[in-house]
Amino acid sequence: MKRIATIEECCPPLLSAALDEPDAEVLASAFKALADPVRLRLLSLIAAAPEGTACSCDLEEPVGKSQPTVSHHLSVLADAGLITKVKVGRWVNCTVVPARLEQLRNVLRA
Amino acid sequence: MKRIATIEECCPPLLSAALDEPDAEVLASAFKALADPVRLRLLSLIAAAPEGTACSCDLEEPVGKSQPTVSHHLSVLADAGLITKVKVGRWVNCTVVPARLEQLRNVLRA
DNA sequence: TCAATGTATCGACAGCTGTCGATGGAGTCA
DNA sequence: TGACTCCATCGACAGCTGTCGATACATTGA
Repeated sequence: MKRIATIEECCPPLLSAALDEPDAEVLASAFKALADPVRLRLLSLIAAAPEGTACSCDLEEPVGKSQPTVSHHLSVLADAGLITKVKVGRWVNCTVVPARLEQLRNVLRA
Repeated sequence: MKRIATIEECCPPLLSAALDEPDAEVLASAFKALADPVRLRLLSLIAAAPEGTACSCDLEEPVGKSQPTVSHHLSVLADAGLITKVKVGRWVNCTVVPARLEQLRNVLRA
């Protein structure tokens, strides 16, 4: 659970001006979270779940990965601010953060 | 110079429905091209250049990487369809493809 | 033709990353 | 308390990736 890279504070649209190195690092780490097929499927599965929230245990079978692997990917998504993880009783509820996707969309704006 | 992944033919907005594995692979490879700070800087440098076009040789110094490394990254960007490379005489003109960024934006649409 | 220049490719290497089994912690329920 | 379940972490390993020096190719211009 590291800090969330603060894209909204750093990065103008990609094509509007030359990025400096620190901004490029922050942006790249955000896109890294989206650069894996398993994580993309997890994102869409969570979004498609009832109320946009899914339990981690219900995601292992659809993506066909082991429990540690799913846990790892969910942590990456959470660190990137793309989902939130809320512990409820003995399981964890994952919810997508649409605002975060919107921030990334703005960076790609022409 | 591999083929360009055809996002426009495959991928609905990420949050609209569960992605199947092949679509997730194509999408992930597209975001992989954006998941490196050097490549992001190259993209913005090219976009900021006069007429939106830059020679490869003018990019090495700003990003502070060797010629083979810059060549490698430019190939990755071109394979992802994010830039075009046109050989003119003894150098290569690189130009961003805004439509490609727009496609990726649509995938991130909420 | 020959030298100079811009690119691409090759080989190599370190570092990162995705993956899993094993293990341990935390919470629930009887 | 004790059994059970969900989850995170650890250790390990293979594969990918970014990087560079060396080299080869292609184009230009003398």
